[in-house]
Amino acid sequence: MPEIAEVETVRNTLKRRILHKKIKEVEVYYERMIENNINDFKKNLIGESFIDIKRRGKWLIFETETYYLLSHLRMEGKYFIKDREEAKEKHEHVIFVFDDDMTLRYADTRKFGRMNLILKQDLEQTECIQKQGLEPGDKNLTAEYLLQKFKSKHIPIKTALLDQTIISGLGNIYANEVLFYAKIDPLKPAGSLTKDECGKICEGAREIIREAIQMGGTTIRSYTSSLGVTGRFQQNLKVHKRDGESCFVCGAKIENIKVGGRSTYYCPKCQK
DNA sequence: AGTGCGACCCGAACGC
DNA sequence: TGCGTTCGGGTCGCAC
Repeated sequence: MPEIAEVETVRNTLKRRILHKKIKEVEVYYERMIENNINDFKKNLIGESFIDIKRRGKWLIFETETYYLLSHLRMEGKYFIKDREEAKEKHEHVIFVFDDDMTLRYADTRKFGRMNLILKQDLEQTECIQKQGLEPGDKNLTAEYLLQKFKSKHIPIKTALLDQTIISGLGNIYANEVLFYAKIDPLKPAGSLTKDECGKICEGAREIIREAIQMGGTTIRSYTSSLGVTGRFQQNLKVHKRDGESCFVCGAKIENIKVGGRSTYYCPKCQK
């Protein structure tokens, strides 16, 4: 499922393929995916071209002359580039047709992804963008920042790491990995973390995301006709989905528990 | 205000 | 090529 590194990889790859092509048609097969009025959405995009693709947290931001198209892949969203001739597949919900008859297709089995077309000047007031916290690579993401954000929070640190208003872009996988890196018990209340622990979280988020983006970049090159994103960072996972296996550091059995309803993997010996 | 939980989805995994 | 049930996962909205 797309996490920040995969979103970043999709961004980089799409940038090389779809910029400056004029949109001549927009097909929407699942209307609830679009936050806007469907007719406005289509009408406003037709005639525009994507001139850049940015990212904020897990949001992809397609820029045109007048608008930003915000796109969130949630768990299973994928973009494909195909010839117009190719038949529509079951889970392709939005298709952008360019004037060279290539298409950009958004596919999403779970239909959880969302798109929102906004005027460029409204970006900073748009709620989903406005409330994003600091990016893992932001130099302002410091132990002091986290200490301040976690202060008075009684929720488990694992849950706090999934809060996009604190650090933006971390999903379940990276939250698990970052806590293993920082050697922190996922159930520890966020407000009880020391400054050192917060520092470790900053460091872990920065390093793990940097590495994952690199691996995502490696994976995408193996795709020729499509941009389906699977990501190869799985190879680097230390705890996620490794329950019952041995910890690479101490050999103890990795455990799987539910924290805030989410699958949480950790080493009970390393993360105390 | 902070926190917890159901809803949104549907394919995969599971139970019998 | 068995079928019904459960689960997962990011985010929002609502209840407490």
